[in-house]
Amino acid sequence: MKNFYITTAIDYANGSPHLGHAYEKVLTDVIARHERLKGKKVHFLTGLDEHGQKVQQSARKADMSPQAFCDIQAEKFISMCKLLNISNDDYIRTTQKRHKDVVCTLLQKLFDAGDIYMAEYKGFYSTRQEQFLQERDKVDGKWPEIFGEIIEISEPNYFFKTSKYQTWLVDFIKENEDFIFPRFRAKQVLEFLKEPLNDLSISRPKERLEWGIPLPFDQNYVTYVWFDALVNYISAIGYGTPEFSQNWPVDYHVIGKDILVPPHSVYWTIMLKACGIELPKSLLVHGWWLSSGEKMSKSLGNIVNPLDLVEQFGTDSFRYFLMREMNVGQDSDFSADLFFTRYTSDLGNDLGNLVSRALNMSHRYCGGIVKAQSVFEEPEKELKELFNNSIEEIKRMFDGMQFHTALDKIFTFIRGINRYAEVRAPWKLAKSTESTDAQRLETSLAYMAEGLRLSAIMLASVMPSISEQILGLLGQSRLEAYGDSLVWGNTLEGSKLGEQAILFPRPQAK
RNA sequence: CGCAGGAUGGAGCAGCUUGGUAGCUCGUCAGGCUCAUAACCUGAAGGUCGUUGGUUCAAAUCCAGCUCCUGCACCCA
Repeated sequence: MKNFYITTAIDYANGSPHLGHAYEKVLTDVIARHERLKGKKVHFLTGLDEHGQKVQQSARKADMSPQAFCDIQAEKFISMCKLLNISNDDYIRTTQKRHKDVVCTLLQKLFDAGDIYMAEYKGFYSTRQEQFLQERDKVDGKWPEIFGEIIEISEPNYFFKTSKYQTWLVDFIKENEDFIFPRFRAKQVLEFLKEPLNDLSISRPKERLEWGIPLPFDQNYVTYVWFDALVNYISAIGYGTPEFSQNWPVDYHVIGKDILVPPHSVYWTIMLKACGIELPKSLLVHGWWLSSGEKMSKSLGNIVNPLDLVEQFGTDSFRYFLMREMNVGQDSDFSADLFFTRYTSDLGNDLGNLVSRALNMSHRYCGGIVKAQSVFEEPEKELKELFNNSIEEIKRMFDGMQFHTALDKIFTFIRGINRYAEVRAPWKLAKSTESTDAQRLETSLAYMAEGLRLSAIMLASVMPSISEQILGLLGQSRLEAYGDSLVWGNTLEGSKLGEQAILFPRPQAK
């Protein structure tokens, strides 16, 4: 059976990891983990885009070779993945041989098929910035000072016949409504495609850009940006080998809204089509984190460093916040206050405190052992029904990328357990001498434990470590796939509970 | 100009596809509880769902106009 294959966009080596990178990784990781828990075999790819002018420049500035520079950058991005507990199965770097080989294969294939041709590329070139300028770069009708000397040059370059596939692409997007998620994004693509498509310039002369993959049919040029970066999705899984079909077609390319049009929706789809490769099943397009309504960007300098929050509050708390707060596809505001509220209120007060009180009472009243669920009265019925009535919907929400509402629903259940504890009041039952109350006491603690077990499993894709920790405290050795484990039962009967634990410590009040 | 997204009690959001008593979290106020991370539970106050008009027995939800916010150069998820 084919694997569930999911990718993030690869990060550009000329930059440092920030919230945006972190979010995309976490989002993709949650989906990957969710699918694994559903029992699927998953292949999760992320990586680094290492070629290009910016990298070449940065490396020169730092007085090192581009490759050495990339190695340092790769280290940074990979350690962010580790910090965030990202479960990727592979990490591709575009300087790897396996990638370059596939890029060359595709280029040669399209060249042979006549889809790549040479033509004059005319434009204004800034020698200082080492880039072509556009009319829109002008300020008050003039090129700004920062570009230095501007010369008009005309040079031959290679082009890819994207225009040839425009009609096909429009039809394809119209016919495949699920190709782009959320759907409204497809409208933007179609809007873009109303204008005639220019053929894509895919090369740069080597004397200007040496840090790239040489064209197989003309060593004087290297390939430019998209023909390099996008190909990672197939080079990483062995395009051209028998293993390729184990993963391809990809189930989700998770990308930011900035690189939907035109790179993924237009260039990538056309490249695949032209090469006779099956198309991705879906592009999952997420929005941006804003800081009080403003985009977070390097130029604005308002980037929140995810590492800081992770260090202080833990990886899972951070992951929870990202998934709880962002409606996938929309933009969301980020603020430390918001984070703090979620952490304290949802995680600390509702969940953490519940674990703590449940364990404490179990030790105090039941010797730290989960007893039988021997009583079934109104409170038990209510709690069990709360679970049974929401579990299917929660699963559906996860499948439909509605993580924020799914988490809301899960925490409604967790609050339901707190309410149950209040109604049953085990601390009162413990004082009673009636034998039915003794049974109620045992049952109530068993119910709380069972509720927590189910909560932990439901939260597993978002908070893998916390989930495991809770299950451990409940005497479960490890996390099982959803299957039968996500059903109200009494699998915990006889389990020995762990010592009381503070899962989400309150930060010291200043 | 055009395109896209957004506008729902003090704050942040869900609901809008498939019209039918407006929901959640935080905050505020009052009460309860004492097992627990000054946590938990209950109740209350607070919204003419941006605006105008239309369709309908009925509209936050469908349709049209308008207003305001955000994005649509490079960088960037």
